[in-house]
Amino acid sequence: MSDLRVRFAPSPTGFLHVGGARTALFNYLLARKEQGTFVLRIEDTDVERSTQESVDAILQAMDWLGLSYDEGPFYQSERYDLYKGKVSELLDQGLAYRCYCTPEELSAKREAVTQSGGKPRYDGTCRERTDQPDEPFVVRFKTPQEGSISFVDRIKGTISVENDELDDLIIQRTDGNPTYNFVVVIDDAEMGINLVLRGDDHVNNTVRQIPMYEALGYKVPEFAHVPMILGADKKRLSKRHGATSVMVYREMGYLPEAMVNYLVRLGWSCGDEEIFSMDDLIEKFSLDNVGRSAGVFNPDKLLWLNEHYIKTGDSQRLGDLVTEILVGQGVTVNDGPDMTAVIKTLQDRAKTLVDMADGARFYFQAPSSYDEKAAAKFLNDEKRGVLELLIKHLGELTDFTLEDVEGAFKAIMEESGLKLGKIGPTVRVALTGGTVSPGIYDVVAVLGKEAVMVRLQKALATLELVRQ
RNA sequence: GCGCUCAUCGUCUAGCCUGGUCUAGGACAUCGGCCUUUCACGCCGACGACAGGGGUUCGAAUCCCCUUGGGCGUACCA
Repeated sequence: MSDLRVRFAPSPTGFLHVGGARTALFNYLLARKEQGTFVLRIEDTDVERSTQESVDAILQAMDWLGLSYDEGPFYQSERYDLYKGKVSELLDQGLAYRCYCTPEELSAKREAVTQSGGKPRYDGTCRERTDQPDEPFVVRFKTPQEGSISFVDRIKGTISVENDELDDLIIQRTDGNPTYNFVVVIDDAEMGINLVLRGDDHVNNTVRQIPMYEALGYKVPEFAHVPMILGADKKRLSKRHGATSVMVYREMGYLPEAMVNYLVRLGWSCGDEEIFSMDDLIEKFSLDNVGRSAGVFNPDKLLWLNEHYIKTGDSQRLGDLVTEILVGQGVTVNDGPDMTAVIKTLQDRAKTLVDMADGARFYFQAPSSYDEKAAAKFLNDEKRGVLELLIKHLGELTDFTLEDVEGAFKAIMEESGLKLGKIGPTVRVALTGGTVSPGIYDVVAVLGKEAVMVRLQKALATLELVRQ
């Protein structure tokens, strides 16, 4: 057990997106690797936008990814007393002050300053004010005006900003609610977080937060800022780039291990290795190999990884997952062939679980109609003999193992003088309704004698019908 | 605009810190071939990058500077 304490602190204003998931993953990995503690904190100080649904969605997504936490979830909305106390503390010590400027005045000033080419910072109007009129006010933190602030980022190295670039941050709103930059400091400190590992977009906040740690008498933690994830156009990843919610990927038939593997490799590497299990990662992950530049989210590679994990995954587990999808689509699975056997015929040719479900459906539902083109080509009158032969030879089998099936096909080929290429497609259409399926011997063997005979007979009957 | 920051194949990256072993390696994608009863898988191969310009050095992808480009921030959002 080390004393490393990290945290993931999402704000519940939507689902867990891939960027947040990666941040959570990095934190989780580090905590597990160092046998430290992973804290989950919900940053819901924005009452307007925070929802319980979002909290649930985030929790669910973390669970799906396998990112378990050791403490929390803590809700900032339940810690307002703590924050209020800290505000008074700073006020009493003269490290913060009441500001009576209205939002309108502020934005007007900001606009004016921007127009004239200046920096849009708070001008300090109320900084030295001593009266306390009975008017709405916010509380601002007195940011040091001289010198500069720098810190050593574990990923980016030394970062330094002149204090005159900073202005006095609002730490408490007119309505009495504290703001993000303030509570994050208090919480990270009070929760004993000693490494703040978060997104790149917080680098600028860090230099604002450090003086607050100091003012509050807290020890400044270490920081590590992971680069952003961008879309294909190098703009910040958003909905218009396609799915950004990790749970949407689950719905699209992705495996959590594929998502984890993809996310970790976006910005981190370990030599030439591409495939990592969670255990591998816990062993190998390190901040030292995290890159400093933003990365583009590449759905193709995610898909490839998913393909990989489907190919190498446990058939039983995959079967359970596919069953879920099939049942959801109203397909009855119980009285069909063995699901694990079905899955094994599909693992090499599916990219997602949804693909797999699509490919598995015919095993459980006899084709209600045949693909038109396929039927015209492979289920026409010329194929009558082939069908009859199939029915005869397969009907004679007592066992329906892969070997038996193969044997029967061999016999048919000998008797008819036809090659498999002349027989296979017909069987496929008769059995599956289309031209795409796993290997035909597999299909026949897994489908089982009863279903095969029924479907073959039906195909033959269809031929009769057409003939009349 | 200002501040912070980043910069190797289309994309993710190795290499950079500790210059020479880099005619820059791997992966995804793309293209071609092989395999083949369909679709796939698999296998083999091809294409493809050190952003540009200056330095430093015997020698730079690696160190320094400038330029350009990208990202982030600049809220009573987080």
